[in-house]
Amino acid sequence: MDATPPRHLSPRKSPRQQRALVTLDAIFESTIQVLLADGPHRLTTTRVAERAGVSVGSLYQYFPHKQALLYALNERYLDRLAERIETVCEEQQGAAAAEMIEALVSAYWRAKTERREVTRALYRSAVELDNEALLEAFARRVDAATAAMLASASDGGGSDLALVNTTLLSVIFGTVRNLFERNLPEAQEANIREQLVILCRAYLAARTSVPAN
Amino acid sequence: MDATPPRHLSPRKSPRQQRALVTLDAIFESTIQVLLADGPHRLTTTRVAERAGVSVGSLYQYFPHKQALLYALNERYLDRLAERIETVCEEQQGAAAAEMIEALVSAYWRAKTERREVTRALYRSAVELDNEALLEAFARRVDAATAAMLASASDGGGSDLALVNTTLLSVIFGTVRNLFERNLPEAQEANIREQLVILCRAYLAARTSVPAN
Amino acid sequence: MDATPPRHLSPRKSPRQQRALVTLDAIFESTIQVLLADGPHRLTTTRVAERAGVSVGSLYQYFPHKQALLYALNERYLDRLAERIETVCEEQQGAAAAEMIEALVSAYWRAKTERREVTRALYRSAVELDNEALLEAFARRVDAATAAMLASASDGGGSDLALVNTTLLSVIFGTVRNLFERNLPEAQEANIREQLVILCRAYLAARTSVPAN
Amino acid sequence: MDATPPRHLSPRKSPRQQRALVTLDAIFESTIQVLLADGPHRLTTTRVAERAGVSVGSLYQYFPHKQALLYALNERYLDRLAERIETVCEEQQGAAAAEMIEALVSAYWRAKTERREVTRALYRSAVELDNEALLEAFARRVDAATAAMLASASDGGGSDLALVNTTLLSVIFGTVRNLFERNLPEAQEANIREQLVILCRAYLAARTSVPAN
DNA sequence: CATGAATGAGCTTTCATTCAT
DNA sequence: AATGAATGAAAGCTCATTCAT
Repeated sequence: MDATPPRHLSPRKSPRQQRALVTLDAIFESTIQVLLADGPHRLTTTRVAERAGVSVGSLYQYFPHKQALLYALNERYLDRLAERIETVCEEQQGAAAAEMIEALVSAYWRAKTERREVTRALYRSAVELDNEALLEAFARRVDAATAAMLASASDGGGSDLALVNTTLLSVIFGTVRNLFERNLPEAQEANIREQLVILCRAYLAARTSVPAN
Repeated sequence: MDATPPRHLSPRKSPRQQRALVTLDAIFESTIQVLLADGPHRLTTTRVAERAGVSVGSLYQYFPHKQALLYALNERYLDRLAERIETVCEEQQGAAAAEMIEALVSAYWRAKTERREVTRALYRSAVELDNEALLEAFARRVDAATAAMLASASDGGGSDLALVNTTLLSVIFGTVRNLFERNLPEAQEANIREQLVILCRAYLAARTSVPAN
Repeated sequence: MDATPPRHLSPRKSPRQQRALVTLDAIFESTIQVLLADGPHRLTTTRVAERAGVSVGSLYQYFPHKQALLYALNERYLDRLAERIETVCEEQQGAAAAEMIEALVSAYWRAKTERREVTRALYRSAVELDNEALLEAFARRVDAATAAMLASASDGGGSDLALVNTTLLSVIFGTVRNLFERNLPEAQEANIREQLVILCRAYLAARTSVPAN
Repeated sequence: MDATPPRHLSPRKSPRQQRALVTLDAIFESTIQVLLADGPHRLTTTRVAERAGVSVGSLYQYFPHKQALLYALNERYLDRLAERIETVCEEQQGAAAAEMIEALVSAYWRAKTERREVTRALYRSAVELDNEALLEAFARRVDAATAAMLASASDGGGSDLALVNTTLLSVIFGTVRNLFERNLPEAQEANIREQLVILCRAYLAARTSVPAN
């Protein structure tokens, strides 16, 4: 994330050597694995280190404490997620708004469901964390990307684009999370995902045709 | 909730004496207070008991373990929330769909924001918990209520009402949660809340005018 | 037992009424049941009371504390055991020594194995207890009974009857306990029991024929 | 013992560093001390650690739980005991049976009475434990050693040596335990110990002269 | 530097016992 | 007398973190 993390949550050292980078990756992956296998309250630094194939001591070379590890993990995850969304947004420059919506929902959904359990694990890991700042930075970054995309829509954007854009993001992100929390049969889930696109399009259409709200 | 809780999460005994009822209420309220003041990972049974003005032992008379306490708290909360929604749904019987939406969003929003911090606390407490069953029961109950309401709409409901209904709920609940996670300025939050209504109405309208989807 | 129990271990009141006697019996039986079902470290006063169909409060009417309950239980058990041995000893007055041995081992064995699990439970319950005095009183009582029996043997007793008698008791009681601790196949257990009789007889015979040791 | 302990009772890790070995030894010795000083139901992990001069945490580095500690302690004790008996048995190869008996009883008695209170403590600790398997392994090991010894007796062994052997062990072990449970005056105890040898010899003699049982 | 043994505060849970009703 | 809710000391055990090796 571009949000500079609060001082006390920063990783201890930025790894400059190759070996360090590999270790760091191993730690992150191990964290996710432990989260998946043991749940968030069984997530211990010892277990993470063990699974990563390093000693606890080493783990503490990279992160001053557990919170910093989780923070960094979330940061990394959100960073990649934001990147993917930005890419889609750039690809959709100048397309029709309806297609943009489909592309956006599609990309977000895919990113979240590719490794469903990982997503779930990260949702959960976040609770132990004061990650509001992280989420806010993510939101702003995505907001900017989608706003630029929508502004370039071939069929215009209507008035108050900023509000519409932010609303759409809240709706999409919120709905997807809601679907994650219920364990609906796959078919029904797919149906709702489809409806989500219809719904966003209907909203956009309504806003475009009645610019004055 | 009407979903009987899993065996291991059931409360230990239902209080029959007056003082027991008082104790139980004190424990629930105290749990919320501790959740608010100290956050979910500082929530200890000792602290809860202390703040409730009872001994730990008493807490364990009513709940076999910490999880059961949190489970019961969520159950209670969701129960009351469902009740409120059901009431609104009954009041709106026969109204216009657009008004129904406004009433529904309004009621849900009010319920969640009356005691913002409590809501936030409960969202967080839920993570330590296997409350999928609880949420599912809640969802089904609300689903039934809103489905009945929408079916009675004076301006008809279009086809595939069940899917539309479930989608609306996921969107509304999800969006509200998303707003809770970001800490937007109040004005912006209010704006988005308003857009949410517009969006749902647009969706409904789109679905009604194109019955065959 | 005739050993007056240490002051602090005495039951609180000697029940004079019929009802009280029934309750007391229920408590004792319940104690054994809990011991069997849950093991000695799951034996709680609450559980005992519950299973006996009385309230904890009532249990404490009869016993000033848990130890007293266990003490009384062991006392009762040893009392009955001693009684049975005494009966056998009286019946064997004047018989041949070899038959006495058989009768003694037989009676003791039967008493212990009639309700194997109960025996085991009581062996275990004793550990929480300072029951040396109880055991000593039991030993003395049995010692007296068997000594009198052996003295009346039709084929004489040899010299140093007291020592021989005490030795026999230690050997018999000890061996039986040992068999209880190992879980030998029944057939083998029966064989050893049989050998025990042979062994005691051989000892007696040796002592009788070589009076001066 | 050579019987691999049940999974849940295995020690957590075998110490590889020197200081770890010291810690482990301190814990074992401390356990015995606490057992002696406070009795088995005052034996707490905290107390053991404290007396060993280490933290509770350290104790739990080596043992997954209290039971495992007690199990390991008993295992160690029985292991050493078995070793001593095996040594004696080897030394007695080819001797006269009567001397074997004396040597066996003597060795066992010495091992048990060298540190009487420790023996008593271990007898008691065992009750909180599911150590049947341990005892069985010990019994089998000793059984093999004494059987081999007896088979080599210069004066022959009679028929059914296996049964005779097992019987002797049950009698010796059981009787010694019984003596431990009563608190007889030392002189009397010594006398009975002596009788025990006589008794075992008489049994052996009887069995040898009547080979067909 | 990496290691992993050691730490100990702090958590959850139990249970003998009391005492207001 | 009988009840059982309440008590709270004390137990077993965990885990983030440190630091001697």
